Amino acid sequence: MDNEVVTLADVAKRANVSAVTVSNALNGRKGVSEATRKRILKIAETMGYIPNLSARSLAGGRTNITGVIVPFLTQFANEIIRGIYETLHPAGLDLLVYTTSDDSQRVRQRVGMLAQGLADSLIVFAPLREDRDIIHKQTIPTVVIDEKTKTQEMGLRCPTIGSNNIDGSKQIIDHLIALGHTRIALITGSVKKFSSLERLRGYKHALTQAGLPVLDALIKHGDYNEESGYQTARELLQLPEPPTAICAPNDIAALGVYRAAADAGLSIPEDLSVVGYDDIFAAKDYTPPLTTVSQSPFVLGQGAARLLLGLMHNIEPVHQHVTLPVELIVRASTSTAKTTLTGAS
Amino acid sequence: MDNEVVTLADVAKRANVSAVTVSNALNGRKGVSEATRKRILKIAETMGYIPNLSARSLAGGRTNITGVIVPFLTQFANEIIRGIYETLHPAGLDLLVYTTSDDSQRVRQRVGMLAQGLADSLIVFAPLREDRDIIHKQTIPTVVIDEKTKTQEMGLRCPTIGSNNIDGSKQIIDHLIALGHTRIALITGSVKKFSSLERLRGYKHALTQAGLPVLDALIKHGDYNEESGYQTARELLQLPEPPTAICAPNDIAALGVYRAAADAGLSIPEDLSVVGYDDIFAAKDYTPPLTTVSQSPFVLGQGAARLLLGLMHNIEPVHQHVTLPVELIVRASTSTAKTTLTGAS
DNA sequence: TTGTATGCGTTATCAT
DNA sequence: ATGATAACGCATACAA
Repeated sequence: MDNEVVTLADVAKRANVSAVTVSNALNGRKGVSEATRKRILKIAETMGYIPNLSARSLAGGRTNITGVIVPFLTQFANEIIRGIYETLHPAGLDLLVYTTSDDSQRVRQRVGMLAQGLADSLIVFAPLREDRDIIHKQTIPTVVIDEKTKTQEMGLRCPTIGSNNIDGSKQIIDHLIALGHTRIALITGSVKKFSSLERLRGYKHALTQAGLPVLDALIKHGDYNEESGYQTARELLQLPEPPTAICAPNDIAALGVYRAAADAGLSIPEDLSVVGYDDIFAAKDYTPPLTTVSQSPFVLGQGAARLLLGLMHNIEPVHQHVTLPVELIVRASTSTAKTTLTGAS
Repeated sequence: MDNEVVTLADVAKRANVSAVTVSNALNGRKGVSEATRKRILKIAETMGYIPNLSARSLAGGRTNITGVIVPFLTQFANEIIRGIYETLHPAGLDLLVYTTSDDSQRVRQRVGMLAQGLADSLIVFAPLREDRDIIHKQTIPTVVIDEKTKTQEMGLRCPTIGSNNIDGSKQIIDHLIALGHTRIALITGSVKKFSSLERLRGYKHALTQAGLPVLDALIKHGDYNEESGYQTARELLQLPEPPTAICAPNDIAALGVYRAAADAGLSIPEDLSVVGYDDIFAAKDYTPPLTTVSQSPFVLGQGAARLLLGLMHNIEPVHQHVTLPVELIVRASTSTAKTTLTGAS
């Protein structure tokens, strides 16, 4: 039957040569006469030979697989992957996508698995800070997305790419300040992430620069989902002196803030301004449409892939870190601050 | 250094047992006393052992990887993948996503690669008709998305899942007929795809049922991109008796139809009604917003994954084919047909 | 230019 | 309950 798997040896036997010669011929290595190469190619073709990736990998060969590690398959991550794919695919590289759920142990496991031969290059998105070591220790070409590192520090050596979180955060705060807000709350993302720290930095910087105090009570650590946005916003709105504006860690969490505001009988943006992050597709369809920061995940992915190709081809020194610009998208969820504000009952 | 890769043998030596025992212990196979198992687990943990997937695969073990084959990483495909992922991930399965560009040879190649051990199950999306044979011949659990097959036919044995293309197409035509259209053009997708044939069938059926003639001149074979939509629509609009409505194979191609209409000085929907397919995020933001058929790719992915899990667990006979319902979304790109219509100059 | 021998890390088979 | 041995299919190093 035709369910038989054809191996190098099979082709070799049929061609009256050794398996090595077949391997060399098929992989375009030198040491094979043009005549035999063509003959072998044809035979392999007709026999339906397909290389066994596992075997090739185990024997130390290339798999042409790029491992992609992402915490969650969100829409944002999907766009990044598309960007990576569009760039890597023409180069003949396939993607092996692993998700890790912000679980350090899982990250280490997956990175290890991939690096043991299954993949011969790696792109990691939004790693936890604690996973820096393992990632930057890889010997296969590796690029990290979203992390901004000082070269040489801690022996970090993978190129990194990210969008300008500090500036994104700063633009948000500047915008709110311009609208007259002085009590601006920030819900951070996971404190284990670089992006969260950077945005916090931008927040503080913008406030300080405007001569406004940085109030610890207005800084809450949250997460990237709706529920977290809701809970955190609730707490903020119950403060004796609640904020007049709340910045969520992403657009999903901003939805939770919307809900908390509704619960408290506050309308957006009259009583409370809300800002998100990412500018996901749905953000413009929120009620009211969400003011947010747009960072293009597709471009991020493309950039990462280009860095990787540079690494793999060992071209001249690759940029150690690329920062992409972000853009503040002002919509209807922010407006001038009320001059007088009484706490939610 | 810690860059050393730890293998089964390393763990075995450290634990004073054989590699086999370590393997058995780690994989929860029986034949290991509880005491030694715990001891081995701890040692493997501290040594940072990570199994080598390639080796495992080569030796005939499970990889817990589900191969996903999709022609292109479109937004639609991404949503399918998310659906698959959300269902398979809790089951401990990871995804290896391969794209194949509607290239039959590539499909065969990738399917073969995966089935040779790298993956131990398979989900194929929107295969070409000519690739039926290879796909349905797989010995590992395999599910096909978008193809509706008669069981037993041609020895097809993989469960399949798809949305109701015939009905989707029929709903479109019925809608247009109700608006008074009689000259309704259809741009089909690739004739190599099952979905195209099914939609064509729905189109013909709806027309016939309404007592309208099926005109070959109004049926054009196209592709899924904007340019194809543009070119095909151009041809249609240059007919001596042009259609009053055009159905595109998807929402992207519909954009091309919009452009062709603009070129011809026709406004939508006054002079020409246009219908898309898929209801991608952007469709509601087209000018005018696009009437289209919504099929949930996420649900499609979920369904496929569930079928797969059923296969893998060898539970009772799995449904051979699942058909998901579709929904016509009426927006502003369709309206009543003009009673008199003169060809575009 | 071609072939032989060896090993990659794991699992299955068959012992003990 | 545990271990020795032989595969799996390929690539590398070295020999002819």
